[in-house]
Amino acid sequence: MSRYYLTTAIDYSNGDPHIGHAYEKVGADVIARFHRLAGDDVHFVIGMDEHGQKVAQEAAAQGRSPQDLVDELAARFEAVWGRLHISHDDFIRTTEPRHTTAVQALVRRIRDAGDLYEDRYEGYYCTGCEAFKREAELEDGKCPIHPSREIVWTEEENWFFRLSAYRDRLLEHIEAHPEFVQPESRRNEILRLLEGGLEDISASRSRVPWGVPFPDEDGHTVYVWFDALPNYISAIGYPGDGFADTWPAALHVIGKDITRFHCVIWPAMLLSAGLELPDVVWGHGFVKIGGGKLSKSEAKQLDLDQLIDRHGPDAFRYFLLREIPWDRDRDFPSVEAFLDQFDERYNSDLANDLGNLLNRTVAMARKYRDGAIVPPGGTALDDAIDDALETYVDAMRQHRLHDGLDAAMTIVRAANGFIDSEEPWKLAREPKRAERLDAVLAALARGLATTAVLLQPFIPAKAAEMWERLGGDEMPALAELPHRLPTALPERADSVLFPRFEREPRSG
RNA sequence: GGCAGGGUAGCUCAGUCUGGUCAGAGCGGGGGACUCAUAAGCCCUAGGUCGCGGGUUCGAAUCCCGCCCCUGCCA
Repeated sequence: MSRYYLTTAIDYSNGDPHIGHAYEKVGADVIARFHRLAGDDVHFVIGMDEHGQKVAQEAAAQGRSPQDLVDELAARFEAVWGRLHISHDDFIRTTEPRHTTAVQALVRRIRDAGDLYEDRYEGYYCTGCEAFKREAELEDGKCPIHPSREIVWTEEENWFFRLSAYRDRLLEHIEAHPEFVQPESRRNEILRLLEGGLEDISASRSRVPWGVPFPDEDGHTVYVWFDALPNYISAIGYPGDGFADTWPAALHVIGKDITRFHCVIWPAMLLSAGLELPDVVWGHGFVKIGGGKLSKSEAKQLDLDQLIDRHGPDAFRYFLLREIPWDRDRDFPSVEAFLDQFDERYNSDLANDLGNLLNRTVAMARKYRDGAIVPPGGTALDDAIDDALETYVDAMRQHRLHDGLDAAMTIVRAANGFIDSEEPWKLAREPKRAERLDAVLAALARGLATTAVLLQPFIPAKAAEMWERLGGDEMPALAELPHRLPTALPERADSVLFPRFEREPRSG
Protein backbone atom coordinates (compact mmCIF):
# COMPACT_ATOMS: atom_id res chain seq x y z
CA MET A 1 0.00 0.00 0.00
CA SER A 2 1.63 3.19 -1.04
CA ARG A 3 1.20 6.54 0.65
CA TYR A 4 -0.68 9.12 -1.39
CA TYR A 5 -0.68 12.60 0.13
CA LEU A 6 -2.72 15.16 -1.75
CA THR A 7 -3.75 18.69 -0.98
CA THR A 8 -5.83 21.49 -2.42
CA ALA A 9 -5.08 25.17 -2.18
CA ILE A 10 -6.19 26.56 1.16
CA ASP A 11 -9.01 29.04 0.74
CA TYR A 12 -8.61 32.66 1.70
CA SER A 13 -10.93 33.88 4.46
CA ASN A 14 -12.26 36.87 2.62
CA GLY A 15 -15.73 35.66 1.69
CA ASP A 16 -18.08 32.72 1.46
CA PRO A 17 -17.34 29.55 -0.45
CA HIS A 18 -18.43 29.68 -4.07
CA ILE A 19 -18.56 27.37 -7.04
CA GLY A 20 -14.86 27.87 -7.82
CA HIS A 21 -13.87 26.61 -4.41
CA ALA A 22 -16.28 23.72 -4.79
CA TYR A 23 -14.96 22.66 -8.18
CA GLU A 24 -11.44 22.34 -6.83
CA LYS A 25 -12.48 20.44 -3.71
CA VAL A 26 -14.72 18.05 -5.58
CA GLY A 27 -12.04 17.34 -8.18
CA ALA A 28 -9.43 16.69 -5.53
CA ASP A 29 -11.91 14.56 -3.60
CA VAL A 30 -12.51 12.42 -6.68
CA ILE A 31 -8.77 11.86 -6.96
CA ALA A 32 -8.53 11.03 -3.26
CA ARG A 33 -11.40 8.57 -3.48
CA PHE A 34 -10.04 6.99 -6.64
CA HIS A 35 -6.70 6.34 -4.97
CA ARG A 36 -8.41 4.80 -1.95
CA LEU A 37 -10.36 2.62 -4.37
CA ALA A 38 -7.06 1.65 -5.99
CA GLY A 39 -5.71 0.62 -2.60
CA ASP A 40 -3.42 3.55 -1.79
CA ASP A 41 -2.99 4.88 1.71
CA VAL A 42 -4.47 8.32 1.05
CA HIS A 43 -4.00 11.41 3.16
CA PHE A 44 -6.13 14.29 1.89
CA VAL A 45 -5.81 17.79 3.33
CA ILE A 46 -7.72 20.99 2.65
CA GLY A 47 -7.98 24.14 4.74
CA MET A 48 -8.07 27.87 5.19
CA ASP A 49 -5.64 30.73 4.67
CA GLU A 50 -6.60 33.08 7.49
CA HIS A 51 -3.96 35.76 7.85
CA GLY A 52 -3.31 39.05 6.10
CA GLN A 53 -4.34 42.62 6.01
CA LYS A 54 -7.68 42.10 4.29
CA VAL A 55 -8.86 39.76 7.02
CA ALA A 56 -7.76 42.21 9.70
CA GLN A 57 -9.46 45.09 7.94
CA GLU A 58 -12.69 43.21 7.41
CA ALA A 59 -12.77 42.14 11.05
CA ALA A 60 -12.15 45.70 12.17
CA ALA A 61 -14.92 46.92 9.91
CA GLN A 62 -17.27 44.44 11.55
CA GLY A 63 -16.06 45.43 15.00
CA ARG A 64 -14.81 41.99 15.92
CA SER A 65 -11.54 40.16 16.31
CA PRO A 66 -9.87 38.61 13.27
CA GLN A 67 -9.92 35.22 14.96
CA ASP A 68 -13.64 35.48 15.50
CA LEU A 69 -14.14 36.28 11.81
CA VAL A 70 -12.00 33.45 10.48
CA ASP A 71 -13.59 30.99 12.89
CA GLU A 72 -16.96 31.76 11.42
CA LEU A 73 -15.74 31.50 7.84
CA ALA A 74 -13.95 28.24 8.50
CA ALA A 75 -17.16 26.83 9.91
CA ARG A 76 -19.06 27.93 6.81
CA PHE A 77 -16.54 26.32 4.47
CA GLU A 78 -16.47 23.11 6.44
CA ALA A 79 -20.25 22.92 6.42
CA VAL A 80 -20.32 23.10 2.64
CA TRP A 81 -17.57 20.51 2.30
CA GLY A 82 -19.63 18.24 4.52
CA ARG A 83 -22.66 18.68 2.30
CA LEU A 84 -20.54 17.91 -0.78
CA HIS A 85 -19.16 14.69 0.71
CA ILE A 86 -15.57 15.93 0.65
CA SER A 87 -13.57 13.17 2.29
CA HIS A 88 -10.61 15.12 3.63
CA ASP A 89 -8.60 13.61 6.47
CA ASP A 90 -7.55 16.95 7.90
CA PHE A 91 -8.51 20.61 7.74
CA ILE A 92 -5.53 22.89 8.26
CA ARG A 93 -6.02 26.51 9.32
CA THR A 94 -3.11 28.92 9.24
CA THR A 95 -4.13 30.41 12.58
CA GLU A 96 -3.50 27.11 14.34
CA PRO A 97 -0.48 26.75 16.65
CA ARG A 98 0.77 23.75 14.67
CA HIS A 99 0.98 25.99 11.64
CA THR A 100 2.90 28.74 13.42
CA THR A 101 5.37 26.17 14.69
CA ALA A 102 5.95 24.78 11.22
CA VAL A 103 6.28 28.16 9.52
CA GLN A 104 8.80 29.42 12.02
CA ALA A 105 10.82 26.23 11.82
CA LEU A 106 10.86 26.47 8.03
CA VAL A 107 11.89 30.13 8.06
CA ARG A 108 14.73 29.36 10.45
CA ARG A 109 15.99 26.62 8.21
CA ILE A 110 15.90 28.82 5.17
CA ARG A 111 17.70 31.56 7.07
CA ASP A 112 20.29 29.08 8.28
CA ALA A 113 20.80 28.06 4.69
CA GLY A 114 21.76 31.64 3.94
CA ASP A 115 18.81 32.37 1.70
CA LEU A 116 17.32 35.20 3.73
CA TYR A 117 18.79 38.68 3.91
CA GLU A 118 17.64 42.06 5.19
CA ASP A 119 17.13 44.93 2.84
CA ARG A 120 15.38 48.22 2.66
CA TYR A 121 12.26 48.35 0.57
CA GLU A 122 10.56 51.50 -0.50
CA GLY A 123 7.83 52.30 -2.91
CA TYR A 124 4.14 52.89 -3.43
CA TYR A 125 2.03 50.52 -1.40
CA CYS A 126 -1.57 49.69 -2.22
CA THR A 127 -3.51 48.69 0.88
CA GLY A 128 -6.06 46.92 -1.29
CA CYS A 129 -3.54 44.65 -3.03
CA GLU A 130 -1.35 44.42 0.06
CA ALA A 131 1.55 44.90 -2.30
CA PHE A 132 4.03 47.43 -3.58
CA LYS A 133 3.30 48.99 -6.96
CA ARG A 134 5.62 50.45 -9.51
CA GLU A 135 4.99 54.00 -10.45
CA ALA A 136 4.16 52.88 -13.99
CA GLU A 137 1.42 50.63 -12.69
CA LEU A 138 -0.49 53.48 -11.07
CA GLU A 139 -3.17 55.43 -12.86
CA ASP A 140 -3.58 59.02 -11.69
CA GLY A 141 -1.72 58.06 -8.55
CA LYS A 142 -4.20 55.30 -7.78
CA CYS A 143 -4.08 51.55 -8.00
CA PRO A 144 -6.12 50.51 -11.06
CA ILE A 145 -7.52 47.54 -9.15
CA HIS A 146 -8.39 49.53 -6.02
CA PRO A 147 -8.94 53.14 -7.11
CA SER A 148 -10.80 53.90 -3.89
CA ARG A 149 -7.94 52.76 -1.66
CA GLU A 150 -5.10 55.02 -0.75
CA ILE A 151 -1.59 54.63 -2.08
CA VAL A 152 1.08 55.27 0.49
CA TRP A 153 4.80 55.86 0.02
CA THR A 154 6.31 53.25 2.26
CA GLU A 155 9.78 52.45 3.47
CA GLU A 156 10.40 49.14 5.20
CA GLU A 157 13.28 47.07 6.42
CA ASN A 158 12.29 43.58 5.29
CA TRP A 159 13.66 40.14 5.02
CA PHE A 160 14.10 38.89 1.46
CA PHE A 161 14.29 35.39 0.07
CA ARG A 162 16.93 34.59 -2.53
CA LEU A 163 14.45 33.20 -5.05
CA SER A 164 16.70 34.26 -7.93
CA ALA A 165 19.33 31.76 -6.82
CA TYR A 166 17.02 28.85 -7.57
CA ARG A 167 16.17 29.54 -11.19
CA ASP A 168 18.59 27.03 -12.67
CA ARG A 169 17.74 24.26 -10.23
CA LEU A 170 14.03 24.75 -10.86
CA LEU A 171 14.54 24.64 -14.60
CA GLU A 172 16.58 21.48 -14.28
CA HIS A 173 13.98 19.91 -12.05
CA ILE A 174 11.12 20.57 -14.43
CA GLU A 175 13.11 19.36 -17.38
CA ALA A 176 14.06 16.18 -15.55
CA HIS A 177 10.54 15.73 -14.15
CA PRO A 178 8.09 17.05 -16.72
CA GLU A 179 5.22 15.61 -14.68
CA PHE A 180 6.01 18.11 -11.92
CA VAL A 181 3.83 20.80 -13.53
CA GLN A 182 0.63 19.66 -15.18
CA PRO A 183 -1.22 20.01 -17.43
CA GLU A 184 1.28 20.77 -20.16
CA SER A 185 -0.01 24.28 -20.84
CA ARG A 186 0.83 25.24 -17.26
CA ARG A 187 4.28 23.73 -17.58
CA ASN A 188 5.02 25.81 -20.64
CA GLU A 189 3.97 28.90 -18.78
CA ILE A 190 6.31 28.17 -15.91
CA LEU A 191 9.22 27.32 -18.20
CA ARG A 192 8.85 30.66 -20.01
CA LEU A 193 8.70 32.42 -16.68
CA LEU A 194 11.86 30.74 -15.42
CA GLU A 195 13.68 31.41 -18.66
CA GLY A 196 12.93 35.08 -18.12
CA GLY A 197 14.74 35.04 -14.79
CA LEU A 198 13.56 35.47 -11.21
CA GLU A 199 13.74 38.31 -8.72
CA ASP A 200 14.08 37.93 -4.98
CA ILE A 201 10.87 38.27 -3.01
CA SER A 202 9.85 39.62 0.37
CA ALA A 203 9.70 37.16 3.21
CA SER A 204 8.55 39.47 5.98
CA ARG A 205 6.24 42.41 6.60
CA SER A 206 6.47 45.00 9.33
CA ARG A 207 3.04 46.52 9.00
CA VAL A 208 0.72 43.51 8.95
CA PRO A 209 0.34 42.30 12.55
CA TRP A 210 -2.28 39.64 11.67
CA GLY A 211 0.15 36.91 10.70
CA VAL A 212 2.75 34.46 11.90
CA PRO A 213 5.49 36.29 13.87
CA PHE A 214 8.79 36.29 12.01
CA PRO A 215 11.29 34.34 14.12
CA ASP A 216 13.66 36.49 16.18
CA GLU A 217 12.44 39.71 14.62
CA ASP A 218 10.04 41.69 16.77
CA GLY A 219 7.21 43.42 14.97
CA HIS A 220 7.63 41.50 11.71
CA THR A 221 5.30 38.87 10.42
CA VAL A 222 5.95 36.29 7.76
CA TYR A 223 4.83 37.41 4.28
CA VAL A 224 2.08 35.68 2.31
CA TRP A 225 3.84 32.77 0.58
CA PHE A 226 5.86 31.96 3.67
CA ASP A 227 2.63 31.95 5.61
CA ALA A 228 0.27 30.13 3.23
CA LEU A 229 2.39 27.64 1.28
CA PRO A 230 3.87 25.84 4.31
CA ASN A 231 0.36 24.62 5.21
CA TYR A 232 1.25 21.58 3.15
CA ILE A 233 3.88 20.58 5.68
CA SER A 234 2.40 22.07 8.84
CA ALA A 235 -0.67 19.88 8.33
CA ILE A 236 1.42 16.73 8.52
CA GLY A 237 3.45 17.66 11.56
CA TYR A 238 6.54 19.47 10.29
CA PRO A 239 9.11 19.66 11.84
CA GLY A 240 8.06 16.73 14.03
CA ASP A 241 8.88 13.06 13.66
CA GLY A 242 5.81 11.89 11.76
CA PHE A 243 6.35 14.38 8.97
CA ALA A 244 8.75 12.23 6.99
CA ASP A 245 6.19 9.42 6.78
CA THR A 246 3.90 11.52 4.62
CA TRP A 247 6.10 14.02 2.81
CA PRO A 248 6.60 14.60 -0.08
CA ALA A 249 3.12 15.20 -1.37
CA ALA A 250 2.03 13.13 -4.34
CA LEU A 251 -0.15 15.94 -5.61
CA HIS A 252 -0.97 19.59 -5.01
CA VAL A 253 -4.27 20.49 -6.63
CA ILE A 254 -4.46 24.23 -7.28
CA GLY A 255 -6.11 26.76 -9.56
CA LYS A 256 -4.11 27.73 -12.61
CA ASP A 257 -3.85 31.32 -11.35
CA ILE A 258 -1.51 30.32 -8.55
CA THR A 259 0.71 27.93 -10.50
CA ARG A 260 3.61 30.34 -10.17
CA PHE A 261 3.57 30.23 -6.38
CA HIS A 262 3.41 26.45 -6.32
CA CYS A 263 5.85 25.71 -9.12
CA VAL A 264 8.45 28.38 -8.46
CA ILE A 265 8.32 29.90 -5.00
CA TRP A 266 7.24 26.84 -3.06
CA PRO A 267 9.77 24.44 -4.57
CA ALA A 268 12.50 27.05 -4.10
CA MET A 269 11.59 27.30 -0.44
CA LEU A 270 11.66 23.52 -0.12
CA LEU A 271 15.01 23.26 -1.89
CA SER A 272 16.45 25.89 0.41
CA ALA A 273 15.20 24.02 3.46
CA GLY A 274 16.57 20.74 2.13
CA LEU A 275 13.14 19.17 1.77
CA GLU A 276 11.91 17.02 -1.09
CA LEU A 277 9.66 18.50 -3.76
CA PRO A 278 6.10 17.32 -4.35
CA ASP A 279 5.63 14.88 -7.22
CA VAL A 280 2.97 16.77 -9.13
CA VAL A 281 1.38 20.21 -9.09
CA TRP A 282 -1.87 20.23 -11.02
CA GLY A 283 -3.28 23.60 -12.12
CA HIS A 284 -6.93 23.06 -12.93
CA GLY A 285 -9.04 25.43 -15.02
CA PHE A 286 -12.04 27.53 -14.10
CA VAL A 287 -15.75 27.77 -14.53
CA LYS A 288 -16.42 30.82 -16.64
CA ILE A 289 -19.63 32.65 -17.46
CA GLY A 290 -20.02 34.71 -20.59
CA GLY A 291 -16.39 34.38 -21.57
CA GLY A 292 -14.86 35.66 -18.36
CA LYS A 293 -14.34 35.00 -14.69
CA LEU A 294 -17.40 34.78 -12.51
CA SER A 295 -18.51 38.20 -11.40
CA LYS A 296 -19.65 38.65 -7.83
CA SER A 297 -23.29 38.71 -8.82
CA GLU A 298 -22.89 35.61 -11.00
CA ALA A 299 -21.17 33.79 -8.16
CA LYS A 300 -24.02 34.80 -5.90
CA GLN A 301 -26.62 33.49 -8.34
CA LEU A 302 -24.75 30.20 -8.36
CA ASP A 303 -25.17 29.76 -4.62
CA LEU A 304 -23.68 26.47 -3.50
CA ASP A 305 -26.45 25.47 -1.13
CA GLN A 306 -29.04 26.04 -3.82
CA LEU A 307 -27.02 24.13 -6.41
CA ILE A 308 -26.65 21.22 -4.01
CA ASP A 309 -30.36 21.31 -3.22
CA ARG A 310 -31.31 21.41 -6.89
CA HIS A 311 -30.59 17.74 -7.62
CA GLY A 312 -28.62 16.60 -4.59
CA PRO A 313 -24.91 16.72 -3.76
CA ASP A 314 -23.89 13.78 -5.93
CA ALA A 315 -25.60 15.18 -8.99
CA PHE A 316 -23.80 18.47 -8.47
CA ARG A 317 -20.45 16.70 -8.16
CA TYR A 318 -21.24 14.74 -11.30
CA PHE A 319 -22.16 17.84 -13.23
CA LEU A 320 -19.04 19.77 -12.22
CA LEU A 321 -16.69 17.07 -13.39
CA ARG A 322 -18.74 15.95 -16.38
CA GLU A 323 -18.99 19.43 -17.84
CA ILE A 324 -15.79 21.12 -16.76
CA PRO A 325 -12.67 19.36 -18.00
CA TRP A 326 -10.15 19.02 -15.19
CA ASP A 327 -7.31 20.47 -17.25
CA ARG A 328 -9.06 23.40 -18.94
CA ASP A 329 -11.58 26.17 -18.53
CA ARG A 330 -15.22 25.73 -19.36
CA ASP A 331 -17.33 28.65 -20.42
CA PHE A 332 -21.10 28.86 -20.06
CA PRO A 333 -22.92 31.57 -22.01
CA SER A 334 -24.82 32.71 -18.91
CA VAL A 335 -25.94 31.69 -15.45
CA GLU A 336 -29.24 30.53 -16.96
CA ALA A 337 -27.37 28.40 -19.49
CA PHE A 338 -25.35 26.89 -16.66
CA LEU A 339 -28.51 25.91 -14.79
CA ASP A 340 -30.22 24.62 -17.95
CA GLN A 341 -27.18 22.53 -18.73
CA PHE A 342 -27.18 21.20 -15.17
CA ASP A 343 -30.83 20.17 -15.47
CA GLU A 344 -30.33 18.61 -18.89
CA ARG A 345 -27.24 16.70 -17.82
CA TYR A 346 -29.01 15.49 -14.72
CA ASN A 347 -31.96 14.19 -16.68
CA SER A 348 -30.12 12.72 -19.64
CA ASP A 349 -27.16 11.11 -17.87
CA LEU A 350 -28.30 10.37 -14.35
CA ALA A 351 -32.07 9.92 -14.53
CA ASN A 352 -32.55 8.60 -18.07
CA ASP A 353 -29.35 6.67 -18.75
CA LEU A 354 -28.08 5.52 -15.37
CA GLY A 355 -31.08 5.54 -13.04
CA ASN A 356 -33.43 4.07 -15.58
CA LEU A 357 -30.90 1.39 -16.52
CA LEU A 358 -30.75 0.28 -12.91
CA ASN A 359 -34.51 0.26 -12.74
CA ARG A 360 -35.14 -1.74 -15.88
CA THR A 361 -32.39 -4.23 -15.08
CA VAL A 362 -33.62 -4.84 -11.55
CA ALA A 363 -37.21 -5.11 -12.79
CA MET A 364 -36.33 -7.73 -15.38
CA ALA A 365 -34.14 -9.73 -13.03
CA ARG A 366 -36.99 -9.86 -10.53
CA LYS A 367 -39.69 -10.55 -13.07
CA TYR A 368 -37.87 -13.25 -15.03
CA ARG A 369 -35.52 -14.77 -12.45
CA ASP A 370 -36.89 -13.80 -9.08
CA GLY A 371 -33.78 -11.71 -8.42
CA ALA A 372 -31.20 -14.46 -8.88
CA ILE A 373 -28.05 -13.61 -10.85
CA VAL A 374 -25.72 -16.19 -12.39
CA PRO A 375 -21.96 -15.60 -12.85
CA PRO A 376 -21.42 -13.30 -15.85
CA GLY A 377 -19.27 -13.69 -18.94
CA GLY A 378 -19.12 -14.11 -22.67
CA THR A 379 -21.44 -11.40 -23.94
CA ALA A 380 -20.61 -8.32 -25.97
CA LEU A 381 -21.44 -6.23 -22.93
CA ASP A 382 -18.89 -8.12 -20.85
CA ASP A 383 -16.25 -7.16 -23.39
CA ALA A 384 -17.34 -3.52 -23.30
CA ILE A 385 -17.08 -3.53 -19.51
CA ASP A 386 -13.51 -4.84 -19.68
CA ASP A 387 -12.54 -2.11 -22.12
CA ALA A 388 -14.17 0.63 -20.09
CA LEU A 389 -12.40 -0.49 -16.92
CA GLU A 390 -9.05 -0.25 -18.59
CA THR A 391 -9.76 3.16 -20.09
CA TYR A 392 -11.06 4.41 -16.77
CA VAL A 393 -8.03 3.41 -14.72
CA ASP A 394 -5.69 4.81 -17.31
CA ALA A 395 -7.48 8.16 -17.43
CA MET A 396 -7.84 8.46 -13.67
CA ARG A 397 -4.18 7.74 -13.03
CA GLN A 398 -3.36 10.64 -15.34
CA HIS A 399 -5.87 12.88 -13.57
CA ARG A 400 -8.05 13.07 -16.68
CA LEU A 401 -11.14 13.00 -14.54
CA HIS A 402 -13.61 13.89 -17.28
CA ASP A 403 -12.27 11.05 -19.41
CA GLY A 404 -12.51 8.64 -16.49
CA LEU A 405 -16.07 9.65 -15.88
CA ASP A 406 -16.88 9.24 -19.54
CA ALA A 407 -15.36 5.74 -19.52
CA ALA A 408 -17.62 4.75 -16.64
CA MET A 409 -20.67 6.10 -18.44
CA THR A 410 -19.65 4.16 -21.55
CA ILE A 411 -20.77 1.05 -19.71
CA VAL A 412 -24.17 2.58 -19.10
CA ARG A 413 -24.65 3.50 -22.74
CA ALA A 414 -23.46 0.09 -23.88
CA ALA A 415 -25.80 -1.63 -21.42
CA ASN A 416 -28.84 0.30 -22.62
CA GLY A 417 -28.01 -0.60 -26.21
CA PHE A 418 -27.38 -4.20 -25.19
CA ILE A 419 -30.85 -4.52 -23.70
CA ASP A 420 -32.48 -3.30 -26.87
CA SER A 421 -30.48 -5.61 -29.11
CA GLU A 422 -30.99 -8.67 -26.88
CA GLU A 423 -34.66 -8.01 -26.14
CA PRO A 424 -34.82 -9.95 -22.86
CA TRP A 425 -38.64 -9.73 -22.86
CA LYS A 426 -38.64 -11.96 -25.94
CA LEU A 427 -36.05 -14.34 -24.47
CA ALA A 428 -38.26 -14.70 -21.42
CA ARG A 429 -41.10 -16.02 -23.59
CA GLU A 430 -38.92 -18.75 -25.08
CA PRO A 431 -37.95 -21.47 -22.58
CA LYS A 432 -35.27 -22.75 -24.98
CA ARG A 433 -33.39 -19.49 -24.61
CA ALA A 434 -33.29 -19.42 -20.83
CA GLU A 435 -29.53 -19.67 -20.75
CA ARG A 436 -29.14 -16.65 -22.97
CA LEU A 437 -31.48 -14.67 -20.75
CA ASP A 438 -29.39 -15.63 -17.73
CA ALA A 439 -26.23 -14.41 -19.45
CA VAL A 440 -27.84 -11.16 -20.53
CA LEU A 441 -29.13 -10.38 -17.05
CA ALA A 442 -25.79 -11.33 -15.51
CA ALA A 443 -23.91 -9.03 -17.87
CA LEU A 444 -26.28 -6.19 -17.05
CA ALA A 445 -25.88 -6.73 -13.32
CA ARG A 446 -22.14 -6.85 -13.71
CA GLY A 447 -22.20 -3.70 -15.81
CA LEU A 448 -24.15 -1.85 -13.17
CA ALA A 449 -22.02 -3.16 -10.32
CA THR A 450 -18.88 -2.10 -12.16
CA THR A 451 -20.35 1.27 -12.92
CA ALA A 452 -21.19 1.75 -9.26
CA VAL A 453 -17.59 1.12 -8.29
CA LEU A 454 -16.13 3.32 -11.02
CA LEU A 455 -18.52 6.13 -10.20
CA GLN A 456 -17.90 5.85 -6.48
CA PRO A 457 -15.27 8.62 -6.48
CA PHE A 458 -17.64 10.92 -8.35
CA ILE A 459 -20.99 10.17 -6.73
CA PRO A 460 -20.10 8.35 -3.51
CA ALA A 461 -23.52 8.21 -1.88
CA LYS A 462 -25.48 7.27 -4.99
CA ALA A 463 -22.87 4.71 -6.01
CA ALA A 464 -23.17 3.01 -2.63
CA GLU A 465 -26.93 3.02 -3.04
CA MET A 466 -26.61 1.41 -6.47
CA TRP A 467 -24.36 -1.24 -5.04
CA GLU A 468 -26.87 -2.05 -2.32
CA ARG A 469 -29.78 -2.18 -4.72
CA LEU A 470 -27.88 -4.78 -6.69
CA GLY A 471 -27.54 -6.87 -3.56
CA GLY A 472 -23.92 -6.06 -2.73
CA ASP A 473 -22.68 -5.57 0.82
CA GLU A 474 -19.51 -3.47 1.23
CA MET A 475 -18.24 -1.60 -1.81
CA PRO A 476 -15.17 -3.48 -3.07
CA ALA A 477 -11.80 -2.00 -4.02
CA LEU A 478 -10.98 -1.93 -7.71
CA ALA A 479 -8.85 -5.05 -7.54
CA GLU A 480 -11.56 -7.03 -5.72
CA LEU A 481 -14.28 -6.03 -8.12
CA PRO A 482 -14.31 -9.13 -10.35
CA HIS A 483 -14.63 -11.42 -7.32
CA ARG A 484 -17.19 -9.46 -5.36
CA LEU A 485 -20.13 -9.18 -7.71
CA PRO A 486 -23.64 -9.39 -6.27
CA THR A 487 -25.41 -12.72 -6.82
CA ALA A 488 -28.95 -11.91 -5.79
CA LEU A 489 -31.08 -8.81 -5.57
CA PRO A 490 -32.46 -7.69 -2.23
CA GLU A 491 -36.17 -8.27 -1.77
CA ARG A 492 -37.37 -4.80 -1.02
CA ALA A 493 -39.04 -2.64 -3.63
CA ASP A 494 -37.00 0.27 -4.84
CA SER A 495 -37.74 3.91 -5.38
CA VAL A 496 -35.98 5.66 -8.23
CA LEU A 497 -32.28 6.52 -7.87
CA PHE A 498 -32.43 9.85 -9.68
CA PRO A 499 -35.99 11.12 -10.11
CA ARG A 500 -36.49 12.89 -13.39
CA PHE A 501 -36.47 16.65 -13.07
CA GLU A 502 -39.42 18.44 -14.62
CA ARG A 503 -38.65 22.09 -14.97
CA GLU A 504 -41.20 24.62 -13.88
CA PRO A 505 -42.20 26.99 -16.64
CA ARG A 506 -40.03 30.04 -16.39
CA SER A 507 -41.90 33.18 -15.50
CA GLY A 508 -41.40 36.39 -17.41
C1' G B 1 3.40 45.51 -24.46
C1' G B 2 5.33 40.10 -23.42
C1' C B 3 3.86 34.93 -22.79
C1' A B 4 0.13 31.11 -23.04
C1' G B 5 -4.54 29.07 -24.57
C1' G B 6 -8.64 29.66 -27.79
C1' G B 7 -11.98 31.19 -32.24
C1' U B 8 -15.31 24.17 -36.05
C1' A B 9 -23.16 22.40 -36.38
C1' G B 10 -28.51 26.12 -31.90
C1' C B 11 -25.08 25.06 -27.12
C1' U B 12 -20.43 22.83 -25.25
C1' C B 13 -16.47 20.70 -27.58
C1' A B 14 -13.13 16.59 -30.49
C1' G B 15 -10.18 16.58 -34.74
C1' U B 16 -4.87 20.59 -36.19
C1' C B 17 1.62 17.95 -33.54
C1' U B 18 2.22 12.91 -37.75
C1' G B 19 -1.80 17.73 -44.67
C1' G B 20 -5.76 13.44 -48.42
C1' U B 21 -12.77 8.29 -44.88
C1' C B 22 -11.55 15.66 -41.24
C1' A B 23 -16.22 17.79 -41.78
C1' G B 24 -17.26 14.73 -36.26
C1' A B 25 -19.35 13.68 -30.79
C1' G B 26 -22.65 14.82 -26.80
C1' C B 27 -26.93 17.74 -25.58
C1' G B 28 -31.16 20.13 -27.73
C1' G B 29 -34.49 19.70 -32.26
C1' G B 30 -37.12 16.27 -36.11
C1' G B 31 -38.77 11.12 -37.66
C1' G B 32 -39.35 5.69 -36.68
C1' A B 33 -39.77 0.65 -34.60
C1' C B 34 -40.27 -1.67 -29.74
C1' U B 35 -42.08 -2.26 -24.43
C1' C B 36 -38.15 -4.54 -19.41
C1' A B 37 -37.99 0.72 -17.49
C1' U B 38 -38.16 7.15 -14.40
C1' A B 39 -43.40 8.86 -21.52
C1' A B 40 -36.93 6.75 -19.90
C1' G B 41 -34.09 3.37 -23.49
C1' C B 42 -32.97 1.95 -28.90
C1' C B 43 -32.53 3.25 -34.31
C1' C B 44 -32.38 7.11 -38.14
C1' U B 45 -31.77 12.38 -38.86
C1' A B 46 -27.48 18.00 -38.32
C1' G B 47 -25.70 20.15 -44.73
C1' G B 48 -21.95 24.25 -40.46
C1' U B 49 -17.64 29.74 -45.86
C1' C B 50 -13.89 24.65 -39.79
C1' G B 51 -12.40 33.69 -37.25
C1' C B 52 -10.58 36.78 -41.93
C1' G B 53 -7.07 37.42 -46.12
C1' G B 54 -3.02 35.57 -48.73
C1' G B 55 0.67 31.52 -49.74
C1' U B 56 2.84 26.32 -50.21
C1' U B 57 0.76 21.70 -52.36
C1' C B 58 -2.13 17.33 -56.99
C1' G B 59 -4.83 18.28 -52.26
C1' A B 60 -5.35 22.22 -45.95
C1' A B 61 -9.83 23.05 -40.60
C1' U B 62 -4.84 20.56 -40.51
C1' C B 63 1.74 23.60 -42.83
C1' C B 64 3.73 29.09 -43.73
C1' C B 65 2.80 34.67 -43.59
C1' G B 66 -0.34 38.77 -42.20
C1' C B 67 -4.70 40.47 -39.68
C1' C B 68 -9.14 40.55 -36.34
C1' C B 69 -11.53 38.90 -31.84
C1' C B 70 -11.90 36.35 -26.84
C1' U B 71 -9.62 34.59 -22.20
C1' G B 72 -5.79 34.04 -18.54
C1' C B 73 -0.99 35.12 -16.49
C1' C B 74 2.90 38.62 -16.41
C1' A B 75 4.46 43.67 -17.13
